[in-house]
Amino acid sequence: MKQPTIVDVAERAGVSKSLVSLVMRDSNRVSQKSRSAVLEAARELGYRPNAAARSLVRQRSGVFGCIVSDLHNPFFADVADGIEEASATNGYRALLSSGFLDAKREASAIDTLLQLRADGLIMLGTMMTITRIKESASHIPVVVIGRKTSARTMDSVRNDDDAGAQAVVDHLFGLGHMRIAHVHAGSAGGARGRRRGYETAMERHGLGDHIRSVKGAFTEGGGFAGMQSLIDSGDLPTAVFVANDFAALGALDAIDEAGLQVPEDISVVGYDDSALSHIRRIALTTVAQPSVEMGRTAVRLLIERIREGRSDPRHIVLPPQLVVRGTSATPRV
Amino acid sequence: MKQPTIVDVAERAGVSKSLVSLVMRDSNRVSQKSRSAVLEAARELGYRPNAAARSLVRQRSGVFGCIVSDLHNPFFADVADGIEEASATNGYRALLSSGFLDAKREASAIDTLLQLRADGLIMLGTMMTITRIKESASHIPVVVIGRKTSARTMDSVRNDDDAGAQAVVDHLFGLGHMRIAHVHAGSAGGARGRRRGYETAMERHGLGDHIRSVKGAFTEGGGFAGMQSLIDSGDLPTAVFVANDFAALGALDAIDEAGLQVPEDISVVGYDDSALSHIRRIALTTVAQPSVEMGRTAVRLLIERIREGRSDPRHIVLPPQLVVRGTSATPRV
DNA sequence: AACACGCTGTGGAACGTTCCAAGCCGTCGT
DNA sequence: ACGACGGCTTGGAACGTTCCACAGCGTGTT
Repeated sequence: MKQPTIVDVAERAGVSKSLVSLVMRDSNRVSQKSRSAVLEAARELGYRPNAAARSLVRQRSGVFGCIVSDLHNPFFADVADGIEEASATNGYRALLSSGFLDAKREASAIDTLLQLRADGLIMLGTMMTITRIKESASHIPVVVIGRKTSARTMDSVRNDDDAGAQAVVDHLFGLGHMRIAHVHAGSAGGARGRRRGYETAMERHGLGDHIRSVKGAFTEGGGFAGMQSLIDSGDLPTAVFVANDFAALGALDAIDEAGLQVPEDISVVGYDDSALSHIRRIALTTVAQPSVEMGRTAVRLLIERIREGRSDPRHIVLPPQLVVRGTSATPRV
Repeated sequence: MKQPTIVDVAERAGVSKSLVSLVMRDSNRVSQKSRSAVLEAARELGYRPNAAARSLVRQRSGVFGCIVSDLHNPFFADVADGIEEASATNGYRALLSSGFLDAKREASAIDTLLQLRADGLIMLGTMMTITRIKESASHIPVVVIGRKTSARTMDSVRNDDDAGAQAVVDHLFGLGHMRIAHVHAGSAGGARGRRRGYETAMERHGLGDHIRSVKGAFTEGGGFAGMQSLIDSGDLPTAVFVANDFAALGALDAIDEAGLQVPEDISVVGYDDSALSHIRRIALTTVAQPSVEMGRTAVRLLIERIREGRSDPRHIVLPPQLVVRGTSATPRV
């Protein structure tokens, strides 16, 4: 029942362990005869190289670690697709670990992946501060997705949250809304930029007095609570820009529960253009981020550092795009 | 920039590497003085034990590998929560890898995790056959979640899909439906049981002639296509039982697109009671599986094999529960 | 005074790979 | 006939841990 080692294979094939190693790594300096003998023996024994031993001597593991701040958020699933795909085409393996929307648990996940000597780390929507990430992972390339930073030791990929949020406000203003509220997500990745964009655009349209941000989160529950507090205030805005799609769903729930109609009584806009927003029954107006592309880009940045030895930081900002669906409309007069 | 090793720490602290090792593993046979000296040195150097070296000598990695067949399916996210939580409380780390709903990619993910010498493997909703899984992973404990098996070398956790499906049909029959169709998911995990339960219950109610199963999948697209084919047939059933919630969303989309009303024109029932079904705008009637509990149970099964050396198989079947929401109602007369 | 014991600490052998320098053979050119 | 060379193959030294047997030393027991 014990896993066979390279020596077992060598003995069975009647060659040295070095030769087995060469065959396993597809070297071309091996005779056809030895090659097939080794492969045969390996197959019979069910041999599988031990990645621990290999990574110990090679000083690289061939693994990229990815910490996903919330597995339930479908937007992250899209980005993860891009990450796994790009990793595979470059000969790497992506392993995911959930951060459970908690800075402590994220830190512990980083620790695990660092102990495993992952060759690179991707933080997908983190709750940790940039400083703490930098401290934790000073020895390997790190890419942060979805959080603004100008750190010199890390790279980042994000969309222009500020611009996206402004596009949302412009859209709502264009429909005739003035009392536009915002359910923000505190200091989670991207939340600040969206909030700033919201405020900037409100000012720009002369709606500075109507700026109204309430606390939410990047979760269904967060959106629900945020919307709830707007409803409870007795002073309902005519439109709400919610931190992301996932939270917007929660907001829709709160609105439905209060017996209000969307978009008749209130317009709702999310962020991410995740699979959720496509669903016709939801048809959420939102802002699209190039999710899969962001994942692929993150991997590319890691590879540049590893293979080409790049050491100057790259901070990539991709353009967002407003997607108008059914939850936004002209306000009732 | 190179990672410090245990020897670097030992030198800096003026002790032997063995002692550092003891401190890092929280041994109590170390004097207070040495302990703090070592911790201090480790902190200064940013030392982090090398998991590869450790797992090489300990012959165990402390890692559970989990292959998630589809990261986009929110049901799996719930189960994964249970897995990660239970792993952590038992001193293990769970690492996830996506299977991309593809048997080949699942096999390659298994390979990676096996090379990493994961101490246990959890297949979360697999596309591979049980036989192939058994072949691939004969050396370590494996738990399959959501697929029926009586394999003697593996454990499994699932809900009683047959019973769940029967409960759905009973519910619809009770509302007065007779022409109940089923959008199935082929041979994916759990799909067969649901189909069988559907057929059994139909027969039981004397509706054998109305049995009608169309091909779908455990995805939004699969549900959409399946529903589409029912609509295109021109012979619309009064109710549809869709393979899972995710696919049911797709079915709802197809129905909306055809300009039909749910539940007035057609009732729709899903399976999983995932977060999606809760959303008030969807309010999907569905069958709840104890998702988080299933994840925890899978970990428990692994631990039993590892720690207690259990070798007889356990196949755990948990009871499903019908959850009636808004997408099912009395058929129009 | 001799000895046993408990508490700390140590050196060296594993663990399963990869990598490197070197070795073995047969062939080819001179 | 001899050296050089090229194609294949090999043994041994890493890699960074853990584990084991053992050593030093102070204290308490006989």
